[in-house]
Formats: sequence, structure tokens, C-alpha cells
Amino acid sequence: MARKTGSHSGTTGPLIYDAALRLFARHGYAAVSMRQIAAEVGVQAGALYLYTPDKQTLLFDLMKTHMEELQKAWDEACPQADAATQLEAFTRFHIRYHMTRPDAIFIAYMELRNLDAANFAVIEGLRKRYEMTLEEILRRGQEAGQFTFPDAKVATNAIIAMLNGIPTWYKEGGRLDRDRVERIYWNMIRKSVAA
Amino acid sequence: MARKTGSHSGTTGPLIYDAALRLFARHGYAAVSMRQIAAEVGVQAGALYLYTPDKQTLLFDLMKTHMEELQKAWDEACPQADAATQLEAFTRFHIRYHMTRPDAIFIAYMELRNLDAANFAVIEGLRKRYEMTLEEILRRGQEAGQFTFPDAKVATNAIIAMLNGIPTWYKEGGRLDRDRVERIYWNMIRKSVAA
DNA sequence: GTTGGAAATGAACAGGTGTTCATATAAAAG
DNA sequence: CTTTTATATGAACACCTGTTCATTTCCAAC
Repeated sequence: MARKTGSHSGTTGPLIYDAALRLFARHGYAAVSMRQIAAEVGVQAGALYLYTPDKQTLLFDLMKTHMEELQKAWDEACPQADAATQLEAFTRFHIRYHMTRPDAIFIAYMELRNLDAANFAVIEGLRKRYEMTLEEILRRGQEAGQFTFPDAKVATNAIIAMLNGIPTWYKEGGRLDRDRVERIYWNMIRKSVAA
Repeated sequence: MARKTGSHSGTTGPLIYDAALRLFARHGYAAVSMRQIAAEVGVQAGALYLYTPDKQTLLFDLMKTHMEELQKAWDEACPQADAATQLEAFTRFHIRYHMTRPDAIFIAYMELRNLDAANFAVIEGLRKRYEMTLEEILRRGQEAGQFTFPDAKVATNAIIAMLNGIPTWYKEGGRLDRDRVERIYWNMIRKSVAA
């Protein structure tokens, strides 16, 4: 009566995190119950606690994993080049990375308020570190005379907010493909910080 | 034992909406209980139902009122002028309006997923109408040769996302005052769509 | 075929949820 | 002062919450 197939596949753990990510993104952390997550995986609520100590940690682990993988991916993708080249790389990387993970970015920026104090501090630190890489690119470009803007911190926030908005309207297979979106945003960002 | 003062002031209704707005913005609709809202106002939970038929309608009314007042304020503030002047007016208006209402904009964009289908359609309609006023400014500027960008819809989304991010970092009395933030953003937006 | 151990169940726990309603209170109207 | 009317209470409703745990199920190793 338990699983559809009687065999243990050993994949229940990952499935739980997938389901939680999807449901948290769709309805919000507070609106999703452990029983709903369990049902999505085809398991009883009690089984979730074989894979996470509690609901709060489940959210925290999802966010932490996302931020760490994002940072790692950028560290590997970041070219050694002048600021303008790096800014284009960052823009395209950020768009591409999040287009394939709309749920993750949604959670990473919207569920911060549902983290308890200690967990919030960790995630906020990872977020700041990632955004700092953009800020440093902007500052170096400014010093090199490639970029001009009144305030590097504000420019960083503006660009991040702009990019993070994409997953809210971009639909796979819609009017614009990924590369076109990348080019459109890079074009606007390039001009907005142009010297 | 009920109220701190025994006199009916006739302001309980508005107070409830104020408290709900603040709590929804801070913790999210799903995470806030009717009892918490009531406690914030200094009243029992049952009393809330003298002012709203249910929790869902309370959220809906908050969002609807915000969007309608935003639209009305812009309609009155919008200058009859060329596209570039209007774009600056829109940028400054949007920033100024939301800086004094950070809770409202937070809810208007984050709690959409907690509206039921019928209510969502209404709020989404109001949101699209407001954003359409920006899109039309951009299109007119493009036709007049004042602006250049690859896609008016994407440019609209990008600018809105950029502006909506401000309340997440802007703190009253911080490093930058309102007028400076307005100028910084107008500077970036002006360049990003420049011909 | 038996044993060992991991994986999952399902019932139970204490407490919280939105909402209703008979009752009490307080202010206003006659 | 008495009646009316709006306002608020607080107990109760059925149900949902995160979490625990003794018990069962199932596969793998011996």
C-alpha cells in the first residue's frame, strides 16, 4: 500500500528536496505543509524526517545549496579580462543560470524572511558575497574609465534587481529565446553604465 | 479588560488594515494569523470580521486599494510632455511613491501567489495597466527617436524590476537621501534607453 | 532461510488555523 | 432613564500544523 512499486530506489531524499523547492517557490514556505511535500513525493509525512531534521532546515538547505552552487558556477565561469568583458560575462551568466532554475532564485530572494536569525545570517552572507563580485567588476570598470555611474553600490543593486526580475516573466518557448534575452539585457546594462 | 481605553474611537477598521499590511509585508500572508493581526490592533480575533468577510478578502482589499491609489497618483502626476520628460517623471514618481510605502509594494508584488484565481485576475489587471503606462512612454520615445532599445516590453520589465528593488535596500536616513536615489536611477535609466 | 538494518508507515501529540455566534458592553438617540 | 444600534468578546467549531515513535515493510547479506 506504500509505494507504487515495492522496490526501494534510494532516490527519495533528492525527490523530497525537489518537491519542496517546487512547492515553496509556487506557494511560499509558510503556505506549504510537510504533508503536501510528502504527498508530492508519494510518501507519508513522517518519512520526511528521515532526510531533514525539520521544515526550517529543509528551507535553509535548499537556499544554502543554491547559493553555493551559484557562487561556484560563477567562479568557474568568470573570465580573466577587463571589466567590460567581465560585466557582459556576468550578465549572461546570471541570466542563463537562473533561467533554468526559476524556482531556486524565487526562493533565494523571497523566503529570506522565513529563515530564523542564525540561518538568515548565513544566507545573507552568501548573497552579499555573490553580489560583491558584481560590485567589484563595476568598481574596476569605473577606475579604468570604462564605466560611469554615481554610486557603485546602487548600480549593483539596480542591475541585480533587473536581472532577478527575468524569471517572473520569461517563459520557455515564448516570444524570445534565451540568447535574445541575454543580448537585450546586456545591451541595456552596457549603456546604463557606459562612460 | 478589552480596550486600553473604554471609548470607541471609530478607527478600529483602518487600524486593522494598517496592521495587516505591516504584518503581511514583514512575515508574509500565509505566516500571519488573524489572531496576530487582532493582537496588533489590541482586539480579539472575532472583531476582525466586523471589517472584513475573511482573510483572503483582507489581502485582496489591501492590494486593490494600493494599486488603485498608485494608478490615480500617477494619472495626476503625469506631465503632458515629450517621452523623455515623461520617463524622468515616471522614474521619480515611482521611486518617491514607493519609498514612503515599502510595505505596500512588497505585498503587491510578493503576495500575488496567495490570491485566489478571481482576485488574482483583478490585481494582475491593475498591475498590467500601470506598467502599460510606462511601456507606452517607451514606445512613444522610440518612435520619436529619443529612445533606442531592442524590445519595449522587456525594457518595461527591466525598468520596473530595477525600481521595485529599491525598497529592499533603501533605509530612511541612510547614506543616500530620496532625491539622490531618484537622480542616480534616472541617470542609469536615461542612459540605458538612450538613442 | 534467516537475520540485520534501513526505510516507511500511520497513529498520536499538543497546539494553532480561520471562522462563527450567543452574549456582553458601550455609546448614541429618543 | 430607556431603547436602539454598533462594537467587541470569548468560547466553541472542525480541521490543519510540525513532529515523534512504536510498529511494520522490504531489501540485502550471510
